[in-house]
Amino acid sequence: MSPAAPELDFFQRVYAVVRQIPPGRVTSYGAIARYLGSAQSARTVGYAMNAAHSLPEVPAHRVVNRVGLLTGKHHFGGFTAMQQQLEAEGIPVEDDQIQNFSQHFWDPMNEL
DNA sequence: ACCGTGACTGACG
DNA sequence: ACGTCAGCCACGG
Repeated sequence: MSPAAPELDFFQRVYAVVRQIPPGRVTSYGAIARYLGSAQSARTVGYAMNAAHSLPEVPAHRVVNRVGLLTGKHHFGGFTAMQQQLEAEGIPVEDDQIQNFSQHFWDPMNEL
């Protein structure tokens, strides 16, 4: 399987990676961008998540910014939906900040 | 084909 | 340690 297959649209490549994030783990926009070979496309990764709403298989709640802050929660219908989904997987969140972030971090560069 | 937009990031003061 | 600034890049109009 080639998640970074260049023949696929950038968004599709992003989704391919996000789908492989294990439950209870999280990663960052930048980490995904770097894995796809476009380290400076972190913003575009977030843009892709925005369009991923129609794709139920894409666990967008497992993608946060580099310090573990839930910067994308405003795009989750409610303002607590993202946090609740994370805590449901055993990831403690306090004031939009994932606790023990490095401990839950999942780097596609190392794991894939 | 050009321009504005954004769920980011690293550097700087 | 914390707020601010400026690059970056893919998408849609």
